[in-house]
Amino acid sequence: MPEPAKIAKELTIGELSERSGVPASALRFYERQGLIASRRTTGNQRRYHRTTLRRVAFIRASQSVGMPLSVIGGVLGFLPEGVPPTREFWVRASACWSEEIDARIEKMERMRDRFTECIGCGCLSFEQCALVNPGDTLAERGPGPRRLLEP
Amino acid sequence: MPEPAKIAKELTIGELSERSGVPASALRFYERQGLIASRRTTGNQRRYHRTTLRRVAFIRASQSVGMPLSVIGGVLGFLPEGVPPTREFWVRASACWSEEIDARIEKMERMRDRFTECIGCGCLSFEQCALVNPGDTLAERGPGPRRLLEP
DNA sequence: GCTTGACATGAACCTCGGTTGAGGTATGAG
DNA sequence: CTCATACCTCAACCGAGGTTCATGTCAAGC
Repeated sequence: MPEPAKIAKELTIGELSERSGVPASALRFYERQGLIASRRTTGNQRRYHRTTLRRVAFIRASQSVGMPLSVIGGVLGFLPEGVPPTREFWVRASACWSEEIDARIEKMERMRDRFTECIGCGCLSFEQCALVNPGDTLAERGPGPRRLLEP
Repeated sequence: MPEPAKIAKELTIGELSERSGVPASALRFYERQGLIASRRTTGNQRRYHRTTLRRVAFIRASQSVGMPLSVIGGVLGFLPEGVPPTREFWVRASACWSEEIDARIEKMERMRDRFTECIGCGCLSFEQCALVNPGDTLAERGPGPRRLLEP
C-alpha cells in the first residue's frame, strides 16, 4: 500500500511572514497589489501555496536591486501562481534585471562625469549646463521586461 | 562722473522659476526645507539674490544624480546664502557626490552579481540566500559630506 | 466548550518631493 | 487710481511602500 500522498502544506500568513521575514502587513499589501495570491478558508483566513515563498523571495530580492513593485509585478505576471518557478523564468528575470541595473549604473556614471565636468567649467548655469538639463528624461520611460517578452 | 553702481537685481519667485525651470511651488518647498532663502518685501513677497540661481542649479543637479534633499541641504549649509559659490566649494561638493555615487554603483553591481549567482544555484530561499538577506543595511547609514568636512 | 492567540478589515498615519486649489494681498503698467 | 497679474498662505492631495491601531472573528489546545 502506497503512502498517502502528502498534502502540500499550505501556509498561514503568520507562517509565511515568519519564514520570509516579511511583515504580515507587507504581505497583505503585496496581495492588494496583485503580486501574490491566496486561497481563503471558510473563515476568510488566507492560506498560501508553498511556492508563494519563492514569489516573496523574488519580490524582496528584486526590491533590493531597486526595482519598483509595479515592475516586479509585471514580471511576476509571467509566473503563474501555484507553480514553482522554472529555470527559464529565473534566467530571463535575471537577464532582465541585469539589463535594468546596467542601464542605471551607466546613467549614474554619466551624471557623475557631467558633474565633474561642470566643476571644471564652473558653469552649473541653466540653458547651457548638461547637468541641469540632462535630456535623459525621455530614455527614462519604458525599459520593461524585454528579456521576458522576447525569448 | 562714474556710472551709478548697478544695483544687483533681485529676482521675484516668478523670475527665479522661469530662469531655473523649477516650479514656484518647488522653490517655496525648498525654502521651507531650508535649502534656499529669500528676503521679503514690505508686502511679504519673496526676493531672491542672484546667487540663488546657482543654489537651485546645484540642487537640481544633485537631485539628478540621486541625492536626497536632506543630504543636499547638509552640503549647502557650507555655502552661505548671498555669496557666489567658491571654486573650493564646487570641487569638494563634486568629490563628495562622486564618492557617494561610486558607493551606490558598487552596491548595485554587487547586487546584480548576487542575483545572477542565485539564479545559478537556484536558491532564492531565505536564510541561505545572500540576495534575500543582503547584510548591507548597516553600510547604508552615514556616508555624509566627508570631503566637505575634512579638507 | 472555552479561552487565547492568530487572523480579518478598514482607516489613519508615515516619509519624500513635491502639486493643486481656495481665498486673500502686492506690484506695476496704463 | 485702477486693474490685471503675480504673489502670499494654508490645507489638502499624490504615489510609493508600507506601518499602526481599533474592532471584530477564527482556530486550536485543554
